[in-house]
Amino acid sequence: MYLFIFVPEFKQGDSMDSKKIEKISRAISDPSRIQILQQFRKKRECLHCSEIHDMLDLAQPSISHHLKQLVDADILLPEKEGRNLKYVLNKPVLDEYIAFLSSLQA
Amino acid sequence: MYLFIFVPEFKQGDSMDSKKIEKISRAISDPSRIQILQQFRKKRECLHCSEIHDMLDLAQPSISHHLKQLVDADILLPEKEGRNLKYVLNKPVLDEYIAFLSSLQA
DNA sequence: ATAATATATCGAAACATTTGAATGTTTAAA
DNA sequence: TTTAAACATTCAAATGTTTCGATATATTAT
Repeated sequence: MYLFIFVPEFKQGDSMDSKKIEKISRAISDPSRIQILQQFRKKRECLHCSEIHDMLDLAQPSISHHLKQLVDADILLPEKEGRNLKYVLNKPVLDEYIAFLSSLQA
Repeated sequence: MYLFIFVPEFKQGDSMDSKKIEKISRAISDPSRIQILQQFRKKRECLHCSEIHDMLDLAQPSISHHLKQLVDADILLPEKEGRNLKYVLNKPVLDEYIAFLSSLQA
């Protein structure tokens, strides 16, 4: 599969800066957060906070913490719906992260 | 700018398990280790331990520690050359990791 | 064998992350 | 406007990570 992606202000040598790569990697480096991300394979559009609470045997503040990591890393985009929250994958950022990884290889 | 990048197919059969995704992500989530990986964009083939020592202002045990993280995560493959060590990128594993990431998106 | 070089391991200090109880904030319904 | 539900923040304990000095191991040259 090939991806034809637009990368704003891509400069040869540094696509995403290292700090952002670090933050994204760290966000993905946790079992609960990986489980959250994997739900997007089943449920393509968005995830509601309550669904995440159902699937992760963790207290509410812990889930809030994990979602914050993913949002701060810009992998998930939060959307308010009244007093509920839903999240969508930030595909451009994921693509940039993938582009960084593939740029390491010849 | 546009990037036309190859994204390996994600197959249900040989998908990486979450533990491995976690380990790889954690290995990448450090500034020094990202710097090591970025050297593969310049120097395509392999990296010698001594070059890493030169570019990372860290004590030798710290560098040894970081390289261990990358090797344990299976991102780098160590090759002994007498009393020296060199490292090559494990491209199949990087591809699997990329495949996992792209499988999250529709 | 001995010395020198390259790398690994141990141990401890400093620092960061994860977790949940308690509590705060925001929004909507009654 | 009181109440309830959804989510965030604070704090502290437990745990994990990073760093380096000291030391160990392995390889090669003398």
